[in-house]
Amino acid sequence: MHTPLPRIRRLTRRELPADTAALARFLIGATLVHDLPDGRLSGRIVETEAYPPGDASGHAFPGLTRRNRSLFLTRGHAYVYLGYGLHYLLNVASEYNGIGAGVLLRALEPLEGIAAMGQRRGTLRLRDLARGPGRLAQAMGVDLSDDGIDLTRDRSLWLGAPVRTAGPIGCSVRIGITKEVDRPLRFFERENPFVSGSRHLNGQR
DNA sequence: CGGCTGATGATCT
DNA sequence: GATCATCAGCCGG
Repeated sequence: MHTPLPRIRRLTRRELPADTAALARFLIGATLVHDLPDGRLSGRIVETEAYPPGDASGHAFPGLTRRNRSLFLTRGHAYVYLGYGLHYLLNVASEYNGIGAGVLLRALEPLEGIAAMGQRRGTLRLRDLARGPGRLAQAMGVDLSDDGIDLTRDRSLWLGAPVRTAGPIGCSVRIGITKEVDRPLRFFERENPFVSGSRHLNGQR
């Protein structure tokens, strides 16, 4: 019923910048794919946040625990946790094995499986499918069972190369944190309607 | 549009 | 027992 997208090329680990902020910026425009028995869900990554090593707002800051262990894996692994008892949040671990850091995926522009995403989200509004990290995980069918998987190797949930070149990339402070609140570590595709956050934040370069 | 608030559970101290 | 990298719904301007 729709024109299929060109085959999406998988990203390899060596393509992923090790540096957390560089990875967050690199992932803008890349694709997140979830291949499920019922079909494919995919979207363009349009908003990310970096939580670099030693950042007091990062989940790895207190040191290695059972919950945050995936953040200490090498770059390209998934760190999924339950926030506020209600929403799953998906991160891509960054840096090297043993270093706790990652990139939070905050919003997607839906590409494939839009009807299925709508069912998972319980809404028909395209713009509300994956705008915000909790919505993103719900739309993409990501939950705790995906914690720790290798997004450069997994058959089901993986990262793909961009299907379309990203437009100008903006940068702002991060959303929803109470420590290190002034660091400009949030990245987004400017003027993309699927980006979350206030108009004020999204006007930043 | 901006601001507030309750819901809800895994994890850690 | 406290703490959340959130969301939806509701309110007022």
